Amino acid sequence: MADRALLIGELAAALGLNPKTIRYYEAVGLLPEPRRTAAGYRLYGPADLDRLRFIGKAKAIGLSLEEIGDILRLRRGGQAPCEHVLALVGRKLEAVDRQLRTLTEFRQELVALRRQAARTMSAGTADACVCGIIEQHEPQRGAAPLPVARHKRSTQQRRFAPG
Amino acid sequence: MADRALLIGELAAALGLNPKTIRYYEAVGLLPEPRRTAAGYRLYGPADLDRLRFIGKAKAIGLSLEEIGDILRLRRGGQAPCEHVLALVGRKLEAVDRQLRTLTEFRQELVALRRQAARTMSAGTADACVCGIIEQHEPQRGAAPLPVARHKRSTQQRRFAPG
DNA sequence: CTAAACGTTCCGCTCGGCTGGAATGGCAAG
DNA sequence: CTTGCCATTCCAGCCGAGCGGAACGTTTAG
Repeated sequence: MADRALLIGELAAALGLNPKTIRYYEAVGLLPEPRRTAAGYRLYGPADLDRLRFIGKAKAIGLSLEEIGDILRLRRGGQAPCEHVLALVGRKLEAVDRQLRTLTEFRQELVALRRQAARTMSAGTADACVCGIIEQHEPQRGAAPLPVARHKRSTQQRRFAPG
Repeated sequence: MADRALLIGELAAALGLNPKTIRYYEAVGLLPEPRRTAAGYRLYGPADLDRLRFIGKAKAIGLSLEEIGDILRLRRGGQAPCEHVLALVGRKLEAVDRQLRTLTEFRQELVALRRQAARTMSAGTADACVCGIIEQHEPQRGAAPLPVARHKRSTQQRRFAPG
């Protein structure tokens, strides 16, 4: 029967999250306070799954948790959403559209680059590599960092000895 | 003739950066150690301007400083640049494709959200704007550039009292 | 000569977004 | 009953990308 209610660990596992992350989202207001068992264990349902998935997407396009919160409150806020939040969504839409365009262009350039690189490498002159691609991209603020392959390693070695 | 060499403050000003940021970039290896005056002041030339502009663009398309560093080192690193960069580009390409899909989905959701919001508003309760975040909206000084309102304020209200 | 306005290093802080750990409690199986 | 894993809270720290300030040196204008 208890097919519906998940403990925090199960919910986390279902989405590949750390349970801590879920509590954190609750603490900063991205998730409503959940039901609890008699013992105080958090209980989650499908709505929470949805919500977390939404959050995931929003994060993936570079919204901050705060902005995501604004949007979520709009989504769930039964009353009239205030102008402000509506404006936020509007701006986000624009931003997303800009980013879609930029990303599409960028993709083209990556593909071209890869093709060219392959040729260059087999041709011997491995020189004018990557940098053309990036060089013609205007800095477009508000277009978000792609949260890509954040591989963890790499002890940044700042605090080096100067020469 | 001394048109070419800039002090750190001038360089920073020319690019709208904080001098500290430039030193920081140097510290983490994005900029080479610059020439110095007898007194130890850093001296920069057009190459540094270029490099910083490059960094700016790369950031704008979502690369981390670390990744930018990789590319930069390979660019200047003499021979056989590409294998490594090629891998980087490959990963970026995948990332961009994922990103494009996510963005497209997300756009749909935003549109839906806005439509729903519009309906709610015209449905009568258009009066009570209960959303609470209005009051912390600062009267925009100066025409902000495009950036999508990263508003900083937001009194951290975590550490709330539980129900 | 002095004061302002730079520069230098180093140290520490912020801020967002987690993540770990300690101390404690719940519950089911052996 | 004990073992073991889950949960709870709270406090603490890390990472990335910087910024602010102290303490000190340099350059230049009046």
